[in-house]
Amino acid sequence: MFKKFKIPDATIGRLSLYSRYLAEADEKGITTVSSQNIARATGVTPAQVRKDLAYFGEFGTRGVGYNSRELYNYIMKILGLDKRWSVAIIGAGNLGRALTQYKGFQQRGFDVKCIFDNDPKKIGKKLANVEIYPIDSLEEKVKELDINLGIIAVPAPSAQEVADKLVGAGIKGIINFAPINITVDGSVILRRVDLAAQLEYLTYYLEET
Amino acid sequence: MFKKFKIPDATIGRLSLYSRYLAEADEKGITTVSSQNIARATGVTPAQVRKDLAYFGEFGTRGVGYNSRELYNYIMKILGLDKRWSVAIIGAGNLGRALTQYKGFQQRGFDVKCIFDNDPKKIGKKLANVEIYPIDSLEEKVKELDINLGIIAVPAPSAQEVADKLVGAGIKGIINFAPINITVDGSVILRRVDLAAQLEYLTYYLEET
DNA sequence: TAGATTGTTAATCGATTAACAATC
DNA sequence: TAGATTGTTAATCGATTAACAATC
Repeated sequence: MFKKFKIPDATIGRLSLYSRYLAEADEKGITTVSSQNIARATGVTPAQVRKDLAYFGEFGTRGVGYNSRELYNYIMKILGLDKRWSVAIIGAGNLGRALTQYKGFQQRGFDVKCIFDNDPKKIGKKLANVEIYPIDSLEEKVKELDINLGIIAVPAPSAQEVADKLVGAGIKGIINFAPINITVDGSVILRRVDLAAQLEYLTYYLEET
Repeated sequence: MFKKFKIPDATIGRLSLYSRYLAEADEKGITTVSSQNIARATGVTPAQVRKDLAYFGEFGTRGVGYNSRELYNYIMKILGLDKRWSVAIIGAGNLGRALTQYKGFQQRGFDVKCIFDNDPKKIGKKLANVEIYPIDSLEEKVKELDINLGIIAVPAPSAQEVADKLVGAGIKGIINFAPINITVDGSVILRRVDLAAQLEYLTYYLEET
């Protein structure tokens, strides 16, 4: 796709928000939106909206605005969401189970195809119609089911090992929910989501009271 | 506490990571660590580590490094984690249930004290020993249980309404898991965590292949 | 045409990195 | 003392905001 130069990470996150607003607008029958409309709905500035979009092309009409549906389709294509993706979740604990059942993934084109865990009591069982396999079978299953993305939901001490297995199996994108820094080959996209750290951000600001 | 000027948001997130490494080091009996040790373990640069710490004071000894336990304690205090916090989760769906049971919160000092939902079938039941109350009783229960933080885990269309209720009940810190922009009074700290957007960040980079 | 709104350039702001004096 | 490592300042890099010409 048309990625001009280096795009700020934050831009990608905002595109995701824009797309949700555009879907909503389109559903409501609003065919044209301005950068100001988008900005107000998503909590950014109109200049920011235009700048973010400008990284990828010219999608609007001066003096008029953007066609909701058209811009939605463009953004979804930019984000790679014009097709569905297959996801493996590693770790069938509370978090892994919740992510498997989370409706928000399906809605955006992500299908959780398999779960991996080491607990013999869990293996063979199903969660929301998704089977739990032993971690040993990861490489095999990932290839068999043509998995694109991996979500690490195991405790911190096992996270690096699991990441290595995912990379070994050829997975190119990983989300790590374990609160630890892990490293992967440079060709693999890695993102860490630290849920407790999010709460700590709040307490940092509240702490002085 | 000693917050000199405006601290970058990213610094707060890194402090969280540093603290986990320091706890680990201290447990292993490593009494002294350098900015380089911390940096390597957490995936940042040594200069960044020193800069982050310098916002809050002088915690090290030139030529020597930092005392692991001491620095750990300082950082935990900076993050407001020298005391425990009471959390309410709104929405007893998959995500709300998982967050209630998530061990990572307890470990860092967050106690989920109550859950709120509108589904009569769920009200009165317990999840991991935490009772589910009707959303109507939010204000009352928040005050009764002295809740500090709220986690919004309801669908996007209800998120703003729930946020208003939380603010009305006097809650000062909110995490919003709904994939929508919500607004709150300026005195309330708000943070959005968009799980699907995290996956979209991966697909954005993988999409060109 | 007049009003509206984009796309883009320049100015500003903020965060990271590099370098080094201070000092153990 | 010599080697190591901090704390801090200056330089660099990157992202956001403001302004405005282009144009519907």
